[in-house]
Amino acid sequence: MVRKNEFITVAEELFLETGFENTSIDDIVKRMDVAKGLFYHYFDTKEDLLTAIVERLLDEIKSSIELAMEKKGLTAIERFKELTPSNSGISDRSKMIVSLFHKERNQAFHHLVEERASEFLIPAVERIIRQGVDEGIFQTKYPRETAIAWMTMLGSVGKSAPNEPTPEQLLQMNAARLELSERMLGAKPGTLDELLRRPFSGVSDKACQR
Amino acid sequence: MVRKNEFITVAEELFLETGFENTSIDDIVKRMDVAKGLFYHYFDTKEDLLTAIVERLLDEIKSSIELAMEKKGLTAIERFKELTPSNSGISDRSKMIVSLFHKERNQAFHHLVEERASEFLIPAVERIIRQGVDEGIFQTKYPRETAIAWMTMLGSVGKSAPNEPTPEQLLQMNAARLELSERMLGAKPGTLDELLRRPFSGVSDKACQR
Amino acid sequence: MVRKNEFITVAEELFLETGFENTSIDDIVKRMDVAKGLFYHYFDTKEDLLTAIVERLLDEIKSSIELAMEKKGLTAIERFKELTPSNSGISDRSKMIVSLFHKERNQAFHHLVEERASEFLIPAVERIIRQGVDEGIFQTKYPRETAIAWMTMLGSVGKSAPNEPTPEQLLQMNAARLELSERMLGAKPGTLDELLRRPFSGVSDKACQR
Amino acid sequence: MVRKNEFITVAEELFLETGFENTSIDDIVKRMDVAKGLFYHYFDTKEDLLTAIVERLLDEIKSSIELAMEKKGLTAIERFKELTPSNSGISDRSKMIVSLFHKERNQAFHHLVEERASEFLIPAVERIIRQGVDEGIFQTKYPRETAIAWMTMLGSVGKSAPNEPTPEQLLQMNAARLELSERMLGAKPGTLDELLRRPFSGVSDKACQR
DNA sequence: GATGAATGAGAATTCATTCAT
DNA sequence: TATGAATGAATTCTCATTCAT
Repeated sequence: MVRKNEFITVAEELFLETGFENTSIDDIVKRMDVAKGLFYHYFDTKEDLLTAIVERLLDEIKSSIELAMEKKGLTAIERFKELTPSNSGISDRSKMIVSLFHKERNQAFHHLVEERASEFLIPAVERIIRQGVDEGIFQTKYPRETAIAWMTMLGSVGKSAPNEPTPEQLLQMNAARLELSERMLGAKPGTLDELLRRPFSGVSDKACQR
Repeated sequence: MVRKNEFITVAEELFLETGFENTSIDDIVKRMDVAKGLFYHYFDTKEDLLTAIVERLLDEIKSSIELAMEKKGLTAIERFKELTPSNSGISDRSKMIVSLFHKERNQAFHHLVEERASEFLIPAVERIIRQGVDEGIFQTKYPRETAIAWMTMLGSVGKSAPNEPTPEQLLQMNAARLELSERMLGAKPGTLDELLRRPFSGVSDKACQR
Repeated sequence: MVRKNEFITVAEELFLETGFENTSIDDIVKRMDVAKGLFYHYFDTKEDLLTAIVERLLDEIKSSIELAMEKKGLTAIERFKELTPSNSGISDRSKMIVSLFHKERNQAFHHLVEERASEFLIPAVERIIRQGVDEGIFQTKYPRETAIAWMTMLGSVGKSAPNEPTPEQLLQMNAARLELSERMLGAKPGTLDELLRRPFSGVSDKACQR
Repeated sequence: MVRKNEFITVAEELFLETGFENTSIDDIVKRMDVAKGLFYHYFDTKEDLLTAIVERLLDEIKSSIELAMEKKGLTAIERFKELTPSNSGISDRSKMIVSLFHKERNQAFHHLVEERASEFLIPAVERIIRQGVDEGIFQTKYPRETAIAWMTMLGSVGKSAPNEPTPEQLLQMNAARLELSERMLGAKPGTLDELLRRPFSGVSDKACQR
């Protein structure tokens, strides 16, 4: 089981680096320094491995989301902060899920994850938006659509800057994200200040550049 | 030249259907019913073909964008309508470029197009936003970031509905797009009504479903 | 390792028979009756195989030359005899190296071997010539040039006779080789009698005919 | 006919540069800037072209050799000088024949030429050696074998020096060639001085280096 | 659990050659 | 003479997968 997980970990790295199609079983076993046969001891096909990666990733996201959503007595803003990777117990690796949302590097992987992750993340965001509407800090008639559009926006803004953005450009980008977030969620200016001070940044900016 | 274009057309179809990596030269020549050698009469490598596809696509987009941007005396809203595929003379095929913006089905293709298309589309959108700000109908301090975030949003909202959306869901989606657009651009409610009545829809919804 | 060596052996045969360019991987695996993939299990490219052949060949030559050169107390003539394939422990296959010296059947192979073999063989011959000069049986001011010219001559003379030489022609050739050798090395007539009685003959004549 | 000859000239260049196998018909027509079809208007196959090159080359050598051999009243030494490319009317291009003798760059070409050139060159050299023996300046019992060995030696000595030989090395090489030549032909020291002062050098040294 | 030899289908690419115009 | 589109077999190389040990 520990060995199987090692395969998943290494393959995840490689798939992310090079893409699913461009990573061969040979690449994987070479990096692990084991024989090729061992791979087929644990997995039936290459596709099978992809599924396993996604499954594990989703489990992590799912449970960390559930953890954040189950906490009692949080405001919508606090709950968002709870969802934010750096605050939540979400593992470092699965932070990448958000970045994957905008990674065009590889088909199969991205496709699968995006499809499945929406099942958890988007509904959670949608629920928090509804909560915020109830609390009166957000205002929108379309929480579902806003959820997905907002998540997407957070990633896309990072693409407006060059690969090596200057500090000023980073500030500008964050300010834009803040303004756009408040507008999309229908929040009063300043409401999201604290949430987006350095919001999703470790993730979205560096990761989304490429 | 006509034959070379046929290659580009057929390959574009196949790459979009199956992805670049999953389409073999054999697939292409089989669909065209020519010998494999003919492919290499016109192209040096498979990569070369991809470049040719993108080049042709970009030419179409570029010229249709230029056409729309050069018209005199248009308001920002009118200019957006001019950019809209259904209104402009842009060919049906190159409408797909917008959808490609959010198509993660295939790396190389998407990557190339996105990178290059941004050179034309995003700056054009940014310019129109600035014009709108000058005209007083839009209001934002971040036209650049808003341009990219807005374009992205238009595509992403389509993912909130299932593959075969009901008429009600389509209406809902459009309404959400309208509200989000007005908010992002800082426009008064109703301002974009006419623009987004059925706007970009042929493109983003069907095309983005996959 | 045994299988890899089998590849080297079979490829060596085929390359010598047909030439490097005219031998396909298919030819090799067909003669070995294995799958094509196995070839690439052991070698990265066809070029890689060529290198391996040459490497193995050179190792054999090198060690057999070193063996001959390290023996103590031999006269120059004795040392030449020691170098002679038929006398030394040099494997049958690598005898061909001398013949390769004049085999123009194929570029890459010949080129590589010639270039690398000179590093060992020519210097050894040069050293022995110098020793012979010291011993007073040879006489030349140009041991280096004589070494290479002599080696070349031994091979080239074989080409003076037709493909299927009569015994008389063989005798004539050997006599010519003897006279020319003694003249080139500056040795008294008869000095090399014993050395060239049947000298290098198995190699140069048959092998050089083609 | 002029066009056909152009093909032969260009192909000869390319075959010498890159080798027969590594030169494609495409390479040839591209350098001539004509259509591929034209090639097949003049030649049946690629092999056919090779034959034509060799034929033309041999015709040139043959006639220039015949010219040199038919002259009346020359001594052996004078006749050798007549054979020497720089002295004889042999065309610049066909000088290369001598160098080809030691060019390992390409199989088929070299093979063909060597085989056929021997028919003319070696017998001519042999005849001159016999004449020299009659004149008493040479002395050998094996004119035939000496002819081929001598021609080969002249080329091989060039390989004793590095690719960019110093003037001293060139002098040394020439001195070695002189000594070896006199010994092989059984000539008194100094006899060949004039002949080999700068003998075959333009050809053998530069050309044989590679 | 673990090894790595072995398979074989299929991919991209090359190239001599044909042929209608 | 001359063009260049078209062919298709051959070639190198890749890689997921199997299997005996």
